[in-house]
Amino acid sequence: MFNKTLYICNIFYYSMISGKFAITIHILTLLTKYPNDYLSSEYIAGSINLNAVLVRKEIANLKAHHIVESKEGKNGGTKLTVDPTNLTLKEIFEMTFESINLGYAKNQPNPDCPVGKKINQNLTALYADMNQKVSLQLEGISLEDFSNQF
Amino acid sequence: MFNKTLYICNIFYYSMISGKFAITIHILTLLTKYPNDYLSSEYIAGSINLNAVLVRKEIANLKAHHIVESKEGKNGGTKLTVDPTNLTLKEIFEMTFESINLGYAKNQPNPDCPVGKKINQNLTALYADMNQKVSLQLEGISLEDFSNQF
DNA sequence: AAAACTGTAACATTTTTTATTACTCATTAA
DNA sequence: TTAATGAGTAATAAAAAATGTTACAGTTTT
Repeated sequence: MFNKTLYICNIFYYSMISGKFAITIHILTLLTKYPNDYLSSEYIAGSINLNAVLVRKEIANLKAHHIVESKEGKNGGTKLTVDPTNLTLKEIFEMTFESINLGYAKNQPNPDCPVGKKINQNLTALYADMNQKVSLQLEGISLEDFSNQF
Repeated sequence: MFNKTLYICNIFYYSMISGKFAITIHILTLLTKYPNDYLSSEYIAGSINLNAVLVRKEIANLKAHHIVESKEGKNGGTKLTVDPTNLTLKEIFEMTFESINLGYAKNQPNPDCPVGKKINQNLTALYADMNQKVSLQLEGISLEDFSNQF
């Protein structure tokens, strides 16, 4: 079904986080600022003002993409495994967002109507162009660039 | 509060529609295809496969922007008041979407953290650039262009 | 006057997102 | 060698957002 989000990228069984990109970039900015420390999910959560479990969930996603590593146990936490100069916002976008779009109507449109039959296909094409434009922009900004603004 | 949606554009008191853009463009495409008829909300709803009340709600928004007019009573309905050659997707986007963005974390971030203090400001700047790119794209497509794809 | 519309309020339901609690296992340091 | 701290994740609860339904007053046409 065209409008059903599947949450394929998630390690856990339950839902995605809608502020995923914002949260992830917040985490990564903190890790970039303190490259020599393992930051705990509790500490990170305190900066975002978010439940630590949700932070760990986003970190799990970053780990799956080999962007960070974690150390369990006392004094454990998470740190970057990549050079923030080489990681672009486009890659972060792709790890946290299916695609930019302006939405679809919830229900399957009427296939017997010439407009209903093709509306989603035409919207998808439009949104694909949008993604290309946005990707080009995000490709030009590294995590380092973003972090330097703070 | 930075993350509270206010629904300022809405005529009705209650919530916005998330598929607003898709629904609105569907409505407008139908009206463009049948420029001489007053289409009823029930008919339009049948193509979108959506409740007619929600269609009327989006039509109310279009009326507020003087894009369509409605006729009450028997054989009533809605038709375009503008030339679809002169209406761009950018204008439709602006009538139905606050802005393109990749989201914000739900809660106010920690103002005592250098990252928390500035994260939303920096995200907002990033998203503003995204909007500019997307607007440029949408500005180049008229409702007529879009409708001709069907 | 009946039928077919719009307009909108009130409320219900469903879906999505976020938060909480709880527990296992790993690691460190006293 | 144990207490403290932290990751990992399941299960569930709560909150928020989006969509759907019903109802009814008012309008216009036939």
